[in-house]
Amino acid sequence: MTRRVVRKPTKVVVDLDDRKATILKAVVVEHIDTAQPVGSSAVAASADLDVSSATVRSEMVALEREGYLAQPHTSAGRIPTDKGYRYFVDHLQSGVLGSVQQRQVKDFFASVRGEVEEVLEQTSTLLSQMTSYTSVVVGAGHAHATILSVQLVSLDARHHLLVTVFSDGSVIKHSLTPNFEATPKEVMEASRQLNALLISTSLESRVQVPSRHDNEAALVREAVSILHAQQPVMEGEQVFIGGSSKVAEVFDGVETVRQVLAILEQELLVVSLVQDILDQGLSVAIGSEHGFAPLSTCALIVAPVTIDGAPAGAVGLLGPTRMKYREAIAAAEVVSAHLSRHFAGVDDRG
Amino acid sequence: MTRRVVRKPTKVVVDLDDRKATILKAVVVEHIDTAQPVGSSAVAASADLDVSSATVRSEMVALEREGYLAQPHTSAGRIPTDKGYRYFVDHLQSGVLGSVQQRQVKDFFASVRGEVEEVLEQTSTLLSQMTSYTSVVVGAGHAHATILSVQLVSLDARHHLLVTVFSDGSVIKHSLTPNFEATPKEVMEASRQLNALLISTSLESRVQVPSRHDNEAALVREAVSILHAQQPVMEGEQVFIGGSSKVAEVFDGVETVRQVLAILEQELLVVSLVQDILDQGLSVAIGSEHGFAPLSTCALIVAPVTIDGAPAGAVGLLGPTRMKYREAIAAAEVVSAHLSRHFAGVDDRG
DNA sequence: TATTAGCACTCGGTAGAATTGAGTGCTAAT
DNA sequence: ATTAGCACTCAATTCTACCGAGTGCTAATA
Repeated sequence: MTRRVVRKPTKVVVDLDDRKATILKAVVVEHIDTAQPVGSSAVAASADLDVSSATVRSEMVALEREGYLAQPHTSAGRIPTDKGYRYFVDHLQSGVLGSVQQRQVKDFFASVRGEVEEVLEQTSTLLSQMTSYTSVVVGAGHAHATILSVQLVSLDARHHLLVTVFSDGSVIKHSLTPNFEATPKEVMEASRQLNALLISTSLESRVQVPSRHDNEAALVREAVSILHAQQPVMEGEQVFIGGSSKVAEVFDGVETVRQVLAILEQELLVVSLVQDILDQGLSVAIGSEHGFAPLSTCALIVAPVTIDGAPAGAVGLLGPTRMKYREAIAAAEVVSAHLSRHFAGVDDRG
Repeated sequence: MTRRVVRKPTKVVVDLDDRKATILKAVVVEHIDTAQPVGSSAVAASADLDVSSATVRSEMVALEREGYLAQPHTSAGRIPTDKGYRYFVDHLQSGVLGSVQQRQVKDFFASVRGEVEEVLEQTSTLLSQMTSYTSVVVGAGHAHATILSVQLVSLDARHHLLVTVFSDGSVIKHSLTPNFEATPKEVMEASRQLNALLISTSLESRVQVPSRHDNEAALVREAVSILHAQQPVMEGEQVFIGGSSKVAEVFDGVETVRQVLAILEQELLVVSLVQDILDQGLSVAIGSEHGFAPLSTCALIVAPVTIDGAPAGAVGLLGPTRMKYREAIAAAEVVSAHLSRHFAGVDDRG
């Protein structure tokens, strides 16, 4: 349940004094709740602060100067900047999940059945329903998995299917359409050779292919080259996006909605975004922190999924910068933890 | 390129006289273009009509009485009703696709490569880009396909993977986790038996399973029961939805957008909707014609995909009732035809 | 009889003006 | 250092007037 929090390296973040922090927190909390600019009197009324609104005001001026708050226009309240949210997320919020939701997750993972893909997909739906944000579940590719079995199956003399089973339980198929006709016997023989050649290698390792001129050898060569042509990293990444309709709920402005949806359609982009954030050790990327302009009004929460310590994917939540960080982060963490355990459980139960 | 058009059976549709038809057409065309109510003078100005706006008005009153047009409020122009659109689609529009787009489709199918799933997915994107509507591509399930190969692969003593290859080129996997440990030898033997048992059967046919008490028999029984537990129709249906961001472009009102997106998330629902419409022989379902209330502001265009005459799926386009029917229908038809040919081509090339 | 010009009428949309009120920044008193 | 007090700002709201697109009706016309 510990969260890795890495401060942006661009500038040393000076901790705010207690009162400023309290005020910032009040503004963030209120603004997340109401989506409105927050005024000094509202903050002053916020119980755990025994000062007048005037004092709050002068503190707000300071907070604005330091870049934590912004004013949409004179004579309006303040709204948090990305930096303000960042400070809030890093210092001002505790992340426990409501017990109802705790139970929901528990029940879900207690009852979930089926193939990995289905579990991931349903997890994605779960996350989205729990939080009312759009969720992203990324399953790692099988670049490092070793091959357990390769099989060549004929559809007809010229169309064959190469079915590869990996040690991580994934199965991929490729069609093989050589420009010659192969007899069932040749196909079987090729299949046998492929097995001998590839079993317990990974997609990254190169193997010696036969250089003979017969049909079997040709089939084997073609199969191997297809397999190794797989994109080393991206390919096989599985992405499940849940609750894209939430985009229309939590973002305002049709144009924003359209833009976010358009981005979600590009799954590769989403994956790389998630990976990027994980690489930086962040659990939350707020506004422009991920360096991707079209999503500058969004916050993206990610939590890694690991199997026996090794990275195996991630779960994420995408919402507006004024999202409910506490619940969302807690949900992402709990779900990712359960997911990790779920797969670990599946694996070591044998 | 002929389109099956079935009139709603609820009422006999009396053909409108020429002038009414022209007026209706003008209203529909104009309203599709501008999204605004259309006034009598605008219609009168519409070239191929040599009457005054007053005449148009009285005709409009008739058209409104007969249910083809509606008035948002007094002193506004008319907008088409679902019935109006239906008449338009059935009688008043010719469906040829622009040559630019013709070429686009041709080029696409000339260059598209890869597995069936990828082709369908990319087709979905193509359709959406061509039309700026959200597209739905449905690949039929493999209920009728026969099994070409079954293979049991061990992950460890208690976790095995059942990989089944079908004659339509699809591959599915199931995990098999018996409550006993099986030796590699037993697994191989079970795999052999499964092949003997299942090859060239379909998922619909029932087979005789061994009743012995050894591990192989147990594995075989479990594998067979898992396979046959597949939902006979739905399962294996593949749905590809392209351009969901278009929803935010073509529908107005955040709430509508949200609703439509929410529906698109339920893929099973979408599939059954498409199937329904195909069953009725419709190519376009307008407004409430499909009997699904939440989509009453939508029109859904579908075109079947066939392989050698047998239904193999469908392509669809989802837009607002005021969508550009001509382009959209033409696009759906051309793409479905190309898709049909594409797969036929793949199949009979051997 | 069908069409049309003319006209009164309707009513949503817009543009301005006035008003409101939440919220600010500043200052002087505590 | 804090705060009460106050003048000031400015988005949002309300109100009003009014414009004009569009209608339905009627009486004149071909």
